[in-house]
Amino acid sequence: MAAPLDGVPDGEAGSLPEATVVRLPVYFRGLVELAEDGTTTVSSQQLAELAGVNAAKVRKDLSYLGSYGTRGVGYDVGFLMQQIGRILGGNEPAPVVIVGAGNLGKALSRYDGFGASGFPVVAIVDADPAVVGRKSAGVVVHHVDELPKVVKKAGCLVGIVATPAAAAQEAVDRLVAAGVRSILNFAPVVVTVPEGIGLRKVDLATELHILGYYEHRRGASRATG
Amino acid sequence: MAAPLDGVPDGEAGSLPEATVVRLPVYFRGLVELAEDGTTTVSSQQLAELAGVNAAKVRKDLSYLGSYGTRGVGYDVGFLMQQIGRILGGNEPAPVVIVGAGNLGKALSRYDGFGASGFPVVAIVDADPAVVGRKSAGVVVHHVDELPKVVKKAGCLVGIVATPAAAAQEAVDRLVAAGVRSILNFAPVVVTVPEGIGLRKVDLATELHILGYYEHRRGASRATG
DNA sequence: TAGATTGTTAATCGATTAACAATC
DNA sequence: TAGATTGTTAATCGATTAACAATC
Repeated sequence: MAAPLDGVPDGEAGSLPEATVVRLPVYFRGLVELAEDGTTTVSSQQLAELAGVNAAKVRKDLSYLGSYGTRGVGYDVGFLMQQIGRILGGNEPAPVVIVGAGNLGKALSRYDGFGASGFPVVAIVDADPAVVGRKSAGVVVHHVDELPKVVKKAGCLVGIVATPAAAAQEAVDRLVAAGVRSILNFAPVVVTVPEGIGLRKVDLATELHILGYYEHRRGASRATG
Repeated sequence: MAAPLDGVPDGEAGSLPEATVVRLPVYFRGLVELAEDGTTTVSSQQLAELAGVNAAKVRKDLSYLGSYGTRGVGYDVGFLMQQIGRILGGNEPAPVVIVGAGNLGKALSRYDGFGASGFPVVAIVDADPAVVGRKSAGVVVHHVDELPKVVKKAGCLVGIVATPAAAAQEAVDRLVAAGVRSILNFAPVVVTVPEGIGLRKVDLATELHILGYYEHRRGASRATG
């Protein structure tokens, strides 16, 4: 039943409760929003509200990662993003392509710590011709039809889905078709991949606000469930 | 934490474990397939394989509904569909519109017991102009653009999403826009509805094969989570 | 110091599972 | 009867939560 993450030091993320692993991307997304607002500190209560859970659960979950908070103060937003990013992404840098150049996609591409935590954003694609050619955080937006080319050229190992809900499944399908095998879904819908595709499914749960977390890193592929 | 179903006699479905409620539509879909094949009896082991769980779980889940199996034999497919359909649908008949006239949609519309269990299929819509105008189980397929008109005219209270995964979210959005407040999603993806829309969320979980089950019947609306 | 908030404990709860008696 | 399969029990497991000592 345990769902150890590839590329993460054992005895740390390898021993995270499955329910906690499921919530990490939810926290991460909340932290991205806070970072965008320039907020540098967050309490378990605030993060709980952003994630739609209670504060006790947040503290419990974060305690599995380590003692990263400060009593009487809270958690450092940037540091916490790094830690969670590190766990979600593993240690070795994995070039990221973001699908969707809307608000969320742009926020993710702008966030510096994202690259620092092992997710350098090297490409962005979008379906809207109006945004193709624009730059976000120094990266030119390409059309989604060019995804296979973009992925190959930039060596993207991870795809982040930052589309509206209705487009998320197609984004995933396109990423899979382009050979991407690690997908973080930040759209508010749970997506699926064909069985036998070799994606590792870490997370079966969902939330109204978010998510779905599929992970497969350079390793053996196993299916949960 | 309990998720009592509106329109279902208390002390029965009202006391079903949440994890069981989540799996009922999964079993239901498996039973639809069996019924299509003309299979009349199914063992917990067979149903478990169709649903992607283990046999003990199937027996445990079904035991919450009542003692509907026969030792040494198995479960009657049609009868089990009726029981599960009754629990999912409540007691009063709720006219159904099916979105998606593909294999699954047609199978659902054909299944007689569906109407018998309180879900008379009164309308079918599809996005493909090629199938519009055709009949399935005596019901004419309309174009999905006419959904609001169809829903109003036929008094549909329940929408069943039987589209490919990529189209499921839009189907849900259209159903919600058309005023449908009970949605059974049979597409292999979990869909979401805007917060505050008044849909009652019964199920947060998903599976690779299936689904998501949102329910709201003529009652107060509550949000889980 | 006083106030705030974390990190951890321990109790509780719900879900899963194997095993097997019941029984067709 | 013999074989098959259910329905239920009981043990186990993981997740949740409140509470509070630790500590900034």
